[in-house]
Amino acid sequence: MTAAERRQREFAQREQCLVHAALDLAAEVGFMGMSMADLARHAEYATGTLYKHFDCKEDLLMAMTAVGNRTRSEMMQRVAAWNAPSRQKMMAIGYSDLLFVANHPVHFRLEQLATAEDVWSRASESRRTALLETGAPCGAAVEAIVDEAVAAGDVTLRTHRREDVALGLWTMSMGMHTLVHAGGLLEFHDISAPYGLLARNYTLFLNALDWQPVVDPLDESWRIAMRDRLHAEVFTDYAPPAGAPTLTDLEPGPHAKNAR
Amino acid sequence: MTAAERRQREFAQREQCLVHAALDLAAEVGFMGMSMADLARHAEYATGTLYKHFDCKEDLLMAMTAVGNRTRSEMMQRVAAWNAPSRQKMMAIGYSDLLFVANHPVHFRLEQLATAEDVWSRASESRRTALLETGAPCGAAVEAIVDEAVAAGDVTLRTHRREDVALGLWTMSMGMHTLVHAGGLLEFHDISAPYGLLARNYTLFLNALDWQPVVDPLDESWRIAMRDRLHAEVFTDYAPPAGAPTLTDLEPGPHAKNAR
DNA sequence: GTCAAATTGTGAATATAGTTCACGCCGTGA
DNA sequence: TCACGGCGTGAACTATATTCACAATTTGAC
Repeated sequence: MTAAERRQREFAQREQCLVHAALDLAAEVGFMGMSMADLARHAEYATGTLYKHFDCKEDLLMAMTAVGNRTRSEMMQRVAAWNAPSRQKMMAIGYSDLLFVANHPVHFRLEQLATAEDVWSRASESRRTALLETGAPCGAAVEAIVDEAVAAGDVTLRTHRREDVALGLWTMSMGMHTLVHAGGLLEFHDISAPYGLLARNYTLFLNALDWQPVVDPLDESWRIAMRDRLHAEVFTDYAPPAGAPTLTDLEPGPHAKNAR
Repeated sequence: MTAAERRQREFAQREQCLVHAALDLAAEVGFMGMSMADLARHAEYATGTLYKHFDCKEDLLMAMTAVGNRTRSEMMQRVAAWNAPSRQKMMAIGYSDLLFVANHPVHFRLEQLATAEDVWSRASESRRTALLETGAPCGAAVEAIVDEAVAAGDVTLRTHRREDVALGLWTMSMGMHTLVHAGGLLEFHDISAPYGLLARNYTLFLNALDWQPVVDPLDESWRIAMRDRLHAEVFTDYAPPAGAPTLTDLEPGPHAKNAR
């Protein structure tokens, strides 16, 4: 049954092509602005072929989102494997998330849509769990760092379990991205440099857990040093944001404010 | 020109009817599951009439979301006007948000969809700013509490501006709601009692700002006392969650996990 | 009270896009 | 070489957002 296996492999390969073609298209016109017929044409397949892979458009969205998730997971696993003090590694987790979103601006749009309950519930169970699984390594990476820190005596968990620490940081990042991406919202509330604030909040949170060494939230030099080492030793393939000297520089790029 | 004014008033009234009919429908089938024709039938108007009010379905979504936002704003304004120590008021802000989402389960779904960049960018500028404006009082209420605390000497802002404090709490809540509402995600990551964790994180954050009185995050009795006073004096019209003794009780209700 | 003009509501028609399916092509194994 | 079976196809189907020409209704003047 070698032939059948080959067919199966080719089928999986084609799915990758389709998903990447979809990502290309979505980068231009957004997921909602992209039709299945458009995608079929773009990928040079028939519309019916799409439905051999994805039961519905929402299933396609899950698959598209999974691609970005895998990249993010890979980045965080690199951070977890980094040889550095636990506190630096933990901050690097937050930084890597920012770096990821900055370098893959399309992904967050998709993720946001995918996790919106109304959309999420329209996707098939299997696609949803597949997506969840791509995110699991992120959690695992963070939890590994927590364990390491506990073992090293850098922190003693009183109020939080390992998962709770990961989730605490996750909510801050997720919430901030959400608000940043609602174009005009931050300007309306007179907020600038949201990601600089996020960095300070990460610091505050870790300080509150009494994670050693405690860092002054206003001391940007600590974060700059961490970032530079990180780019030198881990993210050599990602250019550090040019010019600006602080974490604050990873600010949101221009995004659709007046579309329509 | 009295007649014209009356027409205008009636027009605005009808818009309210339409929006509320839409909210009714969305509560049953979700926003994506609801068609404009469905809504027209449900509201007993012609489909064309809907488009006299809303340029597109996304504009309708903004209007629907605004309704919930106004309720939330009103709740937070009540908290701001509450006669209590600043730290209790600040925790009450977080609690009121939970209470709001628990009592208006439809709203968060809509809000999530509305603020998703892909949807947000499809709505008209005017509807978007109208929506932003309904959220402004929330920010104002929080900032008023911060100012009051500074004036009372309960906190000294070193690292954060007033807006930053509000935003910090906002991101935590927003992020947590988002993750809670992606059905299956928390179970997958082995998290239970997410809102209990949120309460602890609020406490940690305020402690990190050195907001007096500093509270032990594990001390639930403090939060229970706050909650009971709040229900007795401010949210007399909202039943306190029955049974369970902690903030943890405001856990997510059952939501669509296996829809389709 | 009546009438012409203007404004507003209507729902059938249009356009678009997600989804399905009967058909025919092509690789497969004999 | 050929019959078979699975797979890709794209035209057809269905659903739904959006528009528009027309009908109904209101308006303000005579």
